[in-house]
Order: sequence, then C-alpha cells, then structure tokens
Amino acid sequence: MSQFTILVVEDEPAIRSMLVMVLQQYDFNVLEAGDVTEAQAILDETVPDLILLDWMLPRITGDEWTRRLKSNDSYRDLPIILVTAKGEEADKIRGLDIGADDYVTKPFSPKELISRIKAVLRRSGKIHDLTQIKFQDIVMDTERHRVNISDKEVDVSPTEFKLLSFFLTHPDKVYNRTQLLDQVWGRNVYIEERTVDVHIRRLRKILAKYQREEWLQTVRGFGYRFSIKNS
Amino acid sequence: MSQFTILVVEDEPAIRSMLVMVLQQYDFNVLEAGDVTEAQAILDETVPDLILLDWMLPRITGDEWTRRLKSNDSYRDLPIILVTAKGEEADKIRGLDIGADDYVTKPFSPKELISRIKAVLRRSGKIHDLTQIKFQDIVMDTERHRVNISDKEVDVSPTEFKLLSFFLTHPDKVYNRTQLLDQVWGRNVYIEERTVDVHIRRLRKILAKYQREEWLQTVRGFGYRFSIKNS
DNA sequence: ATTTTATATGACAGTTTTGTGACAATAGCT
DNA sequence: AGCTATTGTCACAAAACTGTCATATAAAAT
Repeated sequence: MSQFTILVVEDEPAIRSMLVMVLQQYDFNVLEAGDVTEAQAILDETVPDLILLDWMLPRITGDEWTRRLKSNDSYRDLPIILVTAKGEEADKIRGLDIGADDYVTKPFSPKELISRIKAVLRRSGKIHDLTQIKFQDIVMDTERHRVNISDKEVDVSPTEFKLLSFFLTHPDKVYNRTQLLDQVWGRNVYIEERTVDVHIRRLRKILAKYQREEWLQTVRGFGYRFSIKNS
Repeated sequence: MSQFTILVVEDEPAIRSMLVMVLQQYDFNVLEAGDVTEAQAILDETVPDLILLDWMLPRITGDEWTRRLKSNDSYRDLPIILVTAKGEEADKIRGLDIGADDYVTKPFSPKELISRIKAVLRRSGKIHDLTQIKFQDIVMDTERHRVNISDKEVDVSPTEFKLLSFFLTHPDKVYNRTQLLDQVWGRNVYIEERTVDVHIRRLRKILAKYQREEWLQTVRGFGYRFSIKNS
C-alpha cells in the first residue's frame, strides 16, 4: 500500500499519533496536521490520496472544511473520511450532505479503519485491483511482487519497485523531489534531494530496456512526471 | 490440514472459542470475527479458504451477508457454511436460496463439523484429495507425512514438511517472515524472524537435490515466494 | 558566446539484507 | 536414561541495494 498517502487532520495529539501509528503499520505514507490551517499548508505542497479528518476541530468544523474542499475543483476527487465521536454526532452526520466519502466512529479498531480506507480508495477508483497496478503494458503485482513489461518479467530493487508503483498510480502529474521523497521514501527520512535523480536514472535504465524510457519525463525546474504523452 | 484457513464469524464468545478450538485441533488456521464489520476487515487482509458463519448475527443476518458476498465477484467462490440453531431455523434456511454451500445445525459434534468442512472444500475444488498436495512433480501425502519429488522419496523434517506444504498450497505469492511464522509455526510463538531464513535454507538444500532449488525464491526486502521460475 | 543553473551519469563506499555453517538446547524414541 | 534427529539462535560471510559525491551535459539566462 506504500503508494498511498493519507493526510491526518486531528487536533488531539494522542489520537493523532495513534492514527499515524496505525496507518504506518499498514504501510501508508502519512502527513499530519493539527488544524485546518496546517492542513491547507500541506495541501499546497502535496496532494494526498485521502484525508482522514476529525469532525470536531478548533475554529472550523470538519464538515465545513469538507464542504469547502469539495466545492473546489482541484480537490473534488480527494476522498475524505470523517472521524466522529460516537453516538449523537454520527446521527447528525449521517443526515448531513456534507460530501464526505465515509466516516468512522470512535472508538474503532485499526482493522476497521484500514478496511474503510481501502474501501474508499477502491470506490474512488484509486485502487482498481488491490494487488495489481497496470499502466499500458506495464503490470505490477504487489502480492506476487512482480513487474512485467509487455509480458516480460523485469527485475527491480525494492526502492525501484516503490517508485515505479507510485508513478504508475499517479501518472501525468509532476512531482518535485521533496514530494517524491515524502511519498516513496516516507516523510521522516532525511535524504539528499538529488538522490531522487539517481533513482530516476536507475528506473529509466530499466525502462530503457523496453523502450519505455521516454515515459519517465523530466520537467525542468519542477520535477518528474510519468506519462505516455510528451509535452 | 494446515494449508487451509477458515474464518469464523460468530458473536457469542463461548461458541466462537469452541469452534476455534475444534478447528485448530484439526490443524486448520483460524481467523475470528465477532460481527460482519470485523469479518469484512479481515477479508480485506486475508482471503480464507472457507467461512463458517453464524446465521444469527447482530445488525445483519448471516444470510444477508452471504447473499452480498456471493454477489461479489471476488468472493463468489469462497465457500460458506452457515451455523444455525436447531429446529425451526434449519427449515427456513433449507428453503432459502441464500447461496451458502452448506449448513450445520447446533448442536453438532466436532466430527460432523469437520466432515462437512472437508466435504465443502472438496466440492469447491480446493481439495482434490485431502491427503495429497501436488505441485508440478512434487507430491506430499499429509497422512503418511511423505514427500515425493518426481517419484523419488524425499526425507524431510516436520518443520520442513509444514513449510513446504504451505508453499505448495500458496504458490506465487510473496510471504514475509512474520507471515510465514504465523502460518507455518502458529500465531502465538515467539521465534526470531531470521530463523525462517535458516529453514528456507534447509528446504532449499533438499530441493537442490532435485534441481528444484530455484522454485523457492527470495524477494529481497519482502520475503520469499514459491513459484516455478519464469524469465 | 559566456555564464549560470539544473539535470544526468558513473563510481564507490557504507549499509542493509540474506545466506550459511556451527552449536547447544530440546524433543522424541527405544 | 541414553541416543538421535530436529530446531532455534548466533556469528560471520556474501550479496544486493542505496545514498552521496564528483563530474559531465544540457538548458536557460545574461
């Protein structure tokens, strides 16, 4: 699952770190925000694959922010799961047309949380098949841990595997080095930005064997993009 | 039987632990869930070989869930055995076209339960011959605890036997050390992860005598995989 | 055309992961 | 009890992978 990034917006530190721990346990990349302002700042940087949002936040309630996000074109397709306290809130929310994609009620088990996340990701089309990632004639099977390019088995290292699967699941968009480090390596690693170049290079070398080199493009000044079309 | 995993969905703790005990007695791997939500969460994680489902569950009845599962492509072939209270329910169920593969009526003897499970597994094609596991020209006889590779008798230790039978019944997929410990050694043992390496090594040594070494593959950073090699 | 800035690339050394032999503890058997 | 096969662990070896640097190229800016 390491190709997915989740933004956790939760003001209560204890709960937040619990959430983060669970998500990391399941190999998600996690971004954290304590309030909506922080969350917005992160969104300007990196777009996650899903937001896990506490319904009760200081200053602005989760559903207000949800509404705002959902009315913004660039975030319309960003799935949001609301985290609500049990009981009375749940009922209100159920009735509200706030545009969230799902909600979980505290307390919940890690497994429940994960399965809802997977369900939402699947529903939103980010996961077609949990174990298979396809892009043109490149097929990655996360369960069997195999990469095939036009039906030929390709040998890749762990990092190359993660990087490629990230690109395949996030095609056409440009990512800068920081974003790639965050999403592929994880948020709390300190690694030289230029290291990304080297891994791009390595991936290109592999792709080149199958004449797919030009799919991994350099966007000078901005980063890299995986895409069949060239600008 | 250690190659089969059964998911038990039952809300009554006493009955559930009884079921679990019986199944473990007969060397099944058991997953437990107290309700449908938990069960769903488990399904997202691991797909069992069979579901043992209480017909009466809180919130949603077993047969409703059965219907839902059976209408989902990825679970259509997952056999389900309903556990029902005696008498009146059984008749209703018999008439219902709920898609379950069989049902047992409480109270039942362990032997009855096991034989129904075996019957369903056999019928669903998961077992051809309960005592035999075949993979290419490797044949394991679980009853006599014997292994043959291209008709030659092979001497293996108990652990090697379990490990090999696990791989033969779960080919192609990559398992990490923890998963292998869970599945082959059991869930609540505390054993060093690296011990798995050593057993892999021992198994490879045996396989090497028959030029089958390359079927047991290392997937660096992720675990091991049993698969006929393709380049 | 020259300078400046950004990216590509090869080499390499440190680190991480896996392979392997040895050994002592244990379990099973007679 | 005595014997043997098995098993978990460890220490070290081997291999694979990764991050960084230095240098080469390429693209913009002046």
